[in-house]
Order: sequence, then structure tokens, then C-alpha cells
Amino acid sequence: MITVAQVIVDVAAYPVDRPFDYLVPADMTQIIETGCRVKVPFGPRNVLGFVVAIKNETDVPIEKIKPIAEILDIEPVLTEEMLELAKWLKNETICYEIDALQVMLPSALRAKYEKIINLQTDVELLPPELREVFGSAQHANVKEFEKNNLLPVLKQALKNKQVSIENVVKQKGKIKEVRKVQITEDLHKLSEIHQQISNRAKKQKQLVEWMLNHSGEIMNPEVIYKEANASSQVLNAVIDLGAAAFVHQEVYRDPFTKEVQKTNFLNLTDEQSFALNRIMASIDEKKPETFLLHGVTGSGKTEVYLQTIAKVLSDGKEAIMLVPEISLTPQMTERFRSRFGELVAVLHSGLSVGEKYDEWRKIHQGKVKVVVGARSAVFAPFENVGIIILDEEHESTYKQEDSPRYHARDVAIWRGKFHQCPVILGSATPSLESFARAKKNVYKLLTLKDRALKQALPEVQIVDMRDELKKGNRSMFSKSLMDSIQARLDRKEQIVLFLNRRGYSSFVLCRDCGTVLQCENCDISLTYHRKNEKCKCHYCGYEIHVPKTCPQCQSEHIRFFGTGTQKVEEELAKFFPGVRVLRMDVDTTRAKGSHEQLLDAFGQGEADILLGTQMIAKGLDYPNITLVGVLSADTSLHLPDFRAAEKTFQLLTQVSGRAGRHEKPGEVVVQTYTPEHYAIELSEAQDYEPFYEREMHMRHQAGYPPYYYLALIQVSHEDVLMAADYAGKAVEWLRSQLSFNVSIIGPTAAGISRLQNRYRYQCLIKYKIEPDLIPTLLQLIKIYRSDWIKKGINLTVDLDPNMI
DNA sequence: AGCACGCCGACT
DNA sequence: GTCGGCGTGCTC
Repeated sequence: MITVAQVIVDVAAYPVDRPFDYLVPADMTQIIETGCRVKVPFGPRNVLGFVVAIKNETDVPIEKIKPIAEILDIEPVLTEEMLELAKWLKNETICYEIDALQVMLPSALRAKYEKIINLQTDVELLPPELREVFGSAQHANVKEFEKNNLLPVLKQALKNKQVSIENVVKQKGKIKEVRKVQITEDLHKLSEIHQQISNRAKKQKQLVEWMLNHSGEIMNPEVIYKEANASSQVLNAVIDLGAAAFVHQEVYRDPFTKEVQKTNFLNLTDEQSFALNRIMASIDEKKPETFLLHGVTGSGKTEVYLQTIAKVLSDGKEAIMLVPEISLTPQMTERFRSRFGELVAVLHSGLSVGEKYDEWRKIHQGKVKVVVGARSAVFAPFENVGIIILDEEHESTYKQEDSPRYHARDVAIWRGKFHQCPVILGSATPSLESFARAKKNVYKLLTLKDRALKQALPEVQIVDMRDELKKGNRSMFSKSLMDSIQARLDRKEQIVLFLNRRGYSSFVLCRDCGTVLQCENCDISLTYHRKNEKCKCHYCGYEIHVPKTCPQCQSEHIRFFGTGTQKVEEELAKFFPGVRVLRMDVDTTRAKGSHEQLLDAFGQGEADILLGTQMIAKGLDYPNITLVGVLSADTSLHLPDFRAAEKTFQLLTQVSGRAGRHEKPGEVVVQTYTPEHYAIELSEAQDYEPFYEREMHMRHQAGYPPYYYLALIQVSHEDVLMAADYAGKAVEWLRSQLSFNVSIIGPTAAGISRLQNRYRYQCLIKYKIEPDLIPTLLQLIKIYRSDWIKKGINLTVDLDPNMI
């Protein structure tokens, strides 16, 4: 009987996006399992692949089938659940199956491909320049030859069969090991050795005596040096005698920077208890329900999560806790670690590849029961999930922007169904989609109307900046914000100032002709970096030195407009001499752990004002914050995005929620040029539902989600006309295929019409029910890949896009 | 995607 | 005559 493995190979291309059959050699049949990574020959090279099925027959003619070269995992890295989930993702988001599989694993488990040149003859026979690269070795990396421009010479040698080329598949991640000493368990042996040692070797004798009391233990050599008062020479000598041995032990890199105190349950309010009981009932009944936990800021959603997780753990199951971007809220991770201690793994983008791999292995090996992490943590390899929680479920970072374009919420709900467990979506400002579903009872709505400590929501004051201008106040601070700041400074209370970043990014402008420095490859202005006096494009990496004169008119009146936060900091220093300001933006938080340090410093009262962008809107919870100022509420309002109003309302509500969370009452000052806009007007009362009703009405009128579904098609090409032409072709074709219920908008130029020297056009499809949509889109992709791709066109499809 | 194979132009 | 350009087609 033959054994055949079906393998998805690590090649992201449509013609190979299907399983390939490989023969399992006899010696591997016992080891191979579905979900293992394997190395397989594919065409003329070796690639990594995932075993998705094992069977005993094949349709592939015997002369075509090749054997698996190597099995890379003794234990499968993917469960059956994950293999199934990958197939679902492939259909749901139109991506390659290999991309869906890879996204579930830490990047350390991805393959690294290297080309090695092997020497086939005596080195002496090679041209001298090649000889140099080899040195005394028998092989060298092709990159070495590339570096020295030796590829032509190398090619010649290859032809003469003096060298051969080998493709090797390497694993990126390394398991970190430490060298430890294991003292033999055999007491008899130890005493024998003890007798053998001559009386002159006092130190050795002493050490073996000490070891008699520690037999079988594995310890750090340093500990032995210290406790047994021995040196490394002595230890080595004793090891040579066989009293102990060096062993290598797998260790986890520790990404946690500080110790935390253990905490216990907090008392729950009636609302919290009700929500918790409702969720616990669902867990007990193994119902895969989705809850929308709608709680005002400070209502204690996190405590509900914590107690739900405690319940799940006591049932012997595991919990997945998702947060928008974990490095942004160290306070949040600390709450979980202080409650569940060593049972928590943390996964977020701030970790190194190795650290992520270690956290992943803790989950995979069952060493932890709770994972707290950003989007991709929804794929945590638990096998008995009891709850999945998405905090701040409205956040757009839950949607991945590149392939596979999945939404963590959808994956969570899928896994909830698989594990027969509930999913909790939590937010003070739910996405309209989720709230609409809750109203239709698709999700179960749980509401926390009051703050946990019964504090009032902060007073919100909206200031019309046009009036300030009329009064002759041209600064960034209104009179009333200035007064409020002064009052807090006098009372030694703390202030958070929030700057809506967009529209304030630092650019370089000529004051004579108005030219703004633009990227050469993209249709976007360059961002100024003070540190090295350079201008950078944040999309393609293009950078130049700040020019002395304007490239357009040669004027010398060229100056940068500092990042918004820098400018505000300067003004604050001017108006409030001696004020201590902590600035939090991309510049000050780039270094690892700096985010945490800044927040800690603020929490310790080392500054009066915390000034920052988006990143301070969430999770910040300090008792002494009594004033929140929003410097310009409308910058996010005028973005060409149908969610602009929703985003603005969410932002204002979130930021306002930072104030007065403890005993002292909070106040919020919102500065705006458009106070009459409903997103701003309604944020004054911080009441979600009126906003929801209003925004739903707008969406209905304009034909946007949640009333309609969206799909975004993007077409790009180096040449404008080509891009526009083929975008038009795509639209034309879609119109001919889809029903009249579908509206197709476009093609129009994309928001950033040129990116990395490619012109981009897009078209938006709005639909309610269109069963043929995905098959039609797949057909469009077929046309694209069979013909358009050769002409340099690039086409992508995003179902349920975030931004348009 | 990569890589080999194959068929045409400009060079030692 | 050969080197190398990139069109075409395949990968168990």
C-alpha cells in the first residue's frame, strides 16, 4: 500500500493554489501527520509545504509523483481546525491557501530560501576571484558572489561543471537554548566518584559532597559556582568524572519587562453581574452565541472579560482576548498578567520574531491558557477554546489590509462555532454593523449604562474655533481650554491633550510658491523627520535631505511645519512657562518599551500634560486626569471615507472617556470648526444611540454598510492610461455579469492615486444579496491572471474594505 | 512565483 | 558562429 500526502506548497500563485500529491517514503509513514510542514521538490527546486491530507491512492501517474524530501515537524504545527479555517479564509477573502496557512503561524516558522554554491572540483582550478570567495570552504552562499559582481564568472564555472547550485530551505526561527548542568541521580555513583577523587583535590571533593544533596537537579552553572563555592574549572573536572553533565534546555525569551502584583476579583455592579451571568450560561450550554457588550467608557468591561476568562479556565478551557494593538495598552496586559500570572501569553507587533515564536510555542505546547494579543492572535493554536473576546470591536485594525484580508471578528465567530463557545464583542462605541446586528438579535446585546464606580461621565464642552478667530485668538488653544488647563495646573491635576493627527503631519512647504515637497514615486507629500533633517515617504521609503531652496521657484523661504505635537509642545511652553509636557507620538515611542515608560512616568505624576495622537485615545486610566482637550476634532471628519463621521464620534467618545474615571470629576473641551456636525454635536452627550440612529439614516441614504455590503476592486499599472483603461474594462465586465441590484461605482482614481510609481484606479461594488458575486469576482481574477497580468496590470479584490 | 526551455538579434 | 534577450509553459 502506498501513502500519499497532499501538500499546499509555499508558492503564492494562482496556477499552483491547490494541493499537490507527494509520495511518503516508507520511513516517514509513521511520523507524518496532517498539519506538518514538509520540504518537497517542486519543479526544479525545493520548497516548504503544508500537509493538508494523507491518503492511500492518487490520480497522479506514478512517473510524475515525487517523494517528500523531509518532514520539518515531529508535532504538527496546524490542527485540523486550522486547515479547515484556511479553506474558509481562502473562499471568504479570495486569497491563496498558502497565505491563509502562513498567517496563522509565527513568521519564525516560515521558510527562508537560500542558494548555496557547492564546489565540484579542486579550488585551484577556479578563476582566482571565485577562489577567494570560497576560501577554504567547500560551499558558499550565492549572495557572496552577487555582492562582488561575480555572477557572470560564476555562471561560466557552473557551465564547466566546476560548481553546482543547491536550493536549500531553512527555517527562520531558532529555539533559544541555555546550557545547564544536570547532577546525576545515581547517589551510589556520586559517592564512588567522591572516593576516587584524591585528597589533594579539595575543591572537587567539596563540590561532589554538595552534589550529593542535589542529585538529579538541573541548574544554572552560575548557581553552582555560587552555592557550592566552586569555580568553572572545578565544575568541569567533576563533570569529566561523570558526576554531572551539561544539558541544553529550551527556554522562552521573556518579553515582559516588569513584575506585576497579583490581583483579585473586583466587585461587580448589577449590570456587570447580569452580563457575566448571561455569558456564563452560554458557556455552560456550549452555545456559540455572539454577544455585543456595549458599555460606556469606564463601565468595567475589562472586569467582565477577566471574570469570564476565570470561568473558562476553571472549566479547563482556554481563552483568547483580542485588543486593537497591544503595545498601545501596557496597562491592559498588566491587568491580565496580574490576574492569571504565568498562564498568559502575549502576542503583538512590538515583539521580536523570536519572542513571538516563543509566545506561540507556549500556546502550542499548552503551557498557557490565555492569550492576549492583537489581530493575528485570533489564530492562537488552542484546541479547546472556551471564549473569544474582541475588545474595542469597532477598531479598524481588526481588519488586515493585505492578503489574506480577513477581519478578526469574522474569524473569531467562525472559531466560536467550531469550538461551540461564545464570542464577546466589546465597545463603548460599537461599529454600526455590529450594533445593527445586535438590534436584529443576531448578536445578543448586553449593556452597561453606568460607570463601574458610579462616577458621572465627564462634562463635555464644545468650543467653536471660528468664534475664537473672530475674537482675534489665532493660537491653537481657545480661551476656555486655556482657562481649564490653568485651573488643573493650579490644582496639580493632570491633563491629556489630544491632537487628531491627520492633516497635521509634518510637511515641508515653500512660503513663496506654496509648493509642498512630494514623493517621486507616490502621489503624497513627504514627511519631515527632524532627527536626521530628512524628508521621507511613509509609503515607499523614498527619502531626501531637506533642500535649502524650493525646487520649484528657488526661493529660500522653504520651511517645515513641525509635527503637530511638536508645535503644540512649543506653544504650551510659551503660554504656561515651566509646564511639564510629555509628548507621545511616533517620534518619541519608536524605541522598544518607550511607550510603557512614558505612560508610567505620566502615571507617577512626572508631567502635568500628556500630549499625543491616536495612540493615547485608548486604555489610559489614571485617577489624576481631570481634563481632556481635543485640539481639533474635525480633521478626521473630512476624510473621503464613508466611516469618517463614525470614526470621529468614536474617537471623541474614547478620548473623553479618559477623564474623571476615579474620584475626581472629569471635564472635556472639544475644539472644532464645525460644531454643527452631528458627529461632534452628539459626542457632547456621549450617548451612542442617537448617533447610531442618525448615522444609520445617512448610511441608508447613501447605500453603505450595514445596509449594503461592499467590495473594492483596485487596478494598478505603471502607466496611467493602462491603469485607467483596465479598471474600465473590469467595471464593464462586472456590469455585464452582475444583476441590476448591484451598483458599481467607478472607476475612479484611488485616494492616493500613485503609489510606488504605480497609478491606481478602483471601483466599488455595493450589493445586498448577490450569490453570484464571489464566483463572478473569481472569474474576473481568472481573466486578469490569464491575460492582464502579462501587461503589468495588478488587480486586487477586498471584500468588506475598511477605507475607500 | 521561479525556473527551464526555446527561439531570434548583436557581438567576442 | 555564440551570448543573452525575455515570451511561454509547467510545477505532484
